[in-house]
Amino acid sequence: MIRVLLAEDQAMVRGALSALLNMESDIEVLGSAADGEAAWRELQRLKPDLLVTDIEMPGLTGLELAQRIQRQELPIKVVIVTTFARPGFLRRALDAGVSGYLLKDAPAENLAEAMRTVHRGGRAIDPQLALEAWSEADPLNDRERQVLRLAGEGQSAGDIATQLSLSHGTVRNYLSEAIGKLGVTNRIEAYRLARQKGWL
Amino acid sequence: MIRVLLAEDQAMVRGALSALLNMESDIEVLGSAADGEAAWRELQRLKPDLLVTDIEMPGLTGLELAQRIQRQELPIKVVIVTTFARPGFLRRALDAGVSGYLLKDAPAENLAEAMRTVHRGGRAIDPQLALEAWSEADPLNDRERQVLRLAGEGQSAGDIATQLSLSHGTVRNYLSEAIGKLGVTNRIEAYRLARQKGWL
DNA sequence: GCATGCGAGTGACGCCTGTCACCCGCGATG
DNA sequence: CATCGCGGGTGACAGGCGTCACTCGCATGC
Repeated sequence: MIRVLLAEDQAMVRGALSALLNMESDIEVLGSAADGEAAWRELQRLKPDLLVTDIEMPGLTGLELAQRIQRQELPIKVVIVTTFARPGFLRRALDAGVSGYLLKDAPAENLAEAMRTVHRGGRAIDPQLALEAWSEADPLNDRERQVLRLAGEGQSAGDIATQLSLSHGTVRNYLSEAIGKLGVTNRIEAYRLARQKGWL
Repeated sequence: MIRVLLAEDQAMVRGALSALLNMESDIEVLGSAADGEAAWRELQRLKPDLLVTDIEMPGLTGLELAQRIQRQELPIKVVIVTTFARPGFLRRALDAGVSGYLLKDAPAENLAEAMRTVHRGGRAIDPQLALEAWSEADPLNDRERQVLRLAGEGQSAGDIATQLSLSHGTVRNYLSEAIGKLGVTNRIEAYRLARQKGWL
C-alpha cells in the first residue's frame, strides 16, 4: 500500500486527482493540502511514503518543499506534477532530490504508474523534458536574474536601482548583458524568454 | 442521467476530472477532448446534454466553442471551468450564453452540483466573480487591444506599425492612450494589467 | 608582487518611448 | 448644409533604453 499526501493549490484539481488515485487499489490518499505550509505540517503529522506536489503554490513552492525534505532527511519520496515544461525547474527539482517529475500534459494513467516506480525506489522523469534539461544551461548570474525579474514587472531602470541600492547605470548594464546573453533585442523579450525557460 | 463531454487540454487534469465525475451516479462522461477543434467534432458526434470546458486550449478556446454552440443553436448547455478569475472572461462567457462558470479554485464537489443545477435549467456562476464582472468595464478599443498584445511580446512601435500597416507614430499614440486609460506608466505594466483583467 | 578577473560605476551616443498639440478626411447627425 | 466625432497621421520634446569603452577597488591566483 502506497500512502500518499497530495499538495495542489487548485481545489478542483486537487479533488479530482484525489478521486483518480483512490480508484487504485494499492494507493491510499492520506490527505491533501492547498499550500506549501499546510503540506509541510501534514507531512510531519501523517508521515506518508510519498508526496505528490504541484510547483506553483502560495507560500512554499513544491521545489522548496522538496528541499526541506531533503535537508531534514525525511524518508519521504517526492513526485512533482506541474504544468511547467521548464528545463530549469526540472533541474532544480533534481537538485532537491525529487524522484519523479511529470507534466500535467501527460496521460492520467502515468501518474499512478510513476508513483509505483518511485515507491519501488526508481525514478520517473518526463522523458523529452529530461533531454532538454541538460542541453541548455542558464546563462544568467544572480544580479541579472534579479534585475530582469523586476524589469518584467514594468519597473524602470531607476526604480530597480533604488530597490537594489545600485546605480541607475549599473542596472542598465546588467539588463544589457542579460539581453545580449539571451540573444534578444529588449528587456521584454528577455524577460519572456528567461521565464519560459524556467530561469526566472 | 446527465450526458457530458469534457474539454480540457491538460491530459492529467482531464483524466482526473473524468474520474471524479464518473463517481457520480447521475453523470455519464461520454468522452473527452484535448483541444477546441476535437471538442467541436465530438460535440456533433456524441450530442451530449452538457459541455464542460476549460478556456485556454490550443486551437479553439472554450469561449469560442460556446459562441459556436450559441450561433448554431445546438441544445447543449455549457459550463466553463477555468483557472482564470478574470472578470472580462466571465463577461464574454455570459455573452456567449454559457450557463455555468466555475473556478478551478472552487471545491471539487461544486462541479457536480453546478452541473446538476445547469442541467435543470439554472445557472451556476462563481459568486464573488459575478460581482467583479459588472464592476469594471474594459476601457480599451480594438486597436489598443491589438497594439498592446503585440507590445507585450516585446515588439517595438516600428515592428507593430509594419505588422498592422499603420504608421510608427500612430502605434505610439495608441499605446499612449492605452497606458493612460489603464492608469499605469509604461507598456509593460499596461500589458500585465490588461492581461490580468482578461481584456487581453 | 603583479596580473587577472569580477562586481560596480561613469559618461556619452543614438535610438526608442510616452506625451501632447494639432491636422486631415470622412461618415453620421443635427 | 454645417459640424461633430473618430480613425489615422505628423512633428516635436523630454526622458528612458540599449550599447560601449573605460574606470576603480578588491579578491584571487600564480
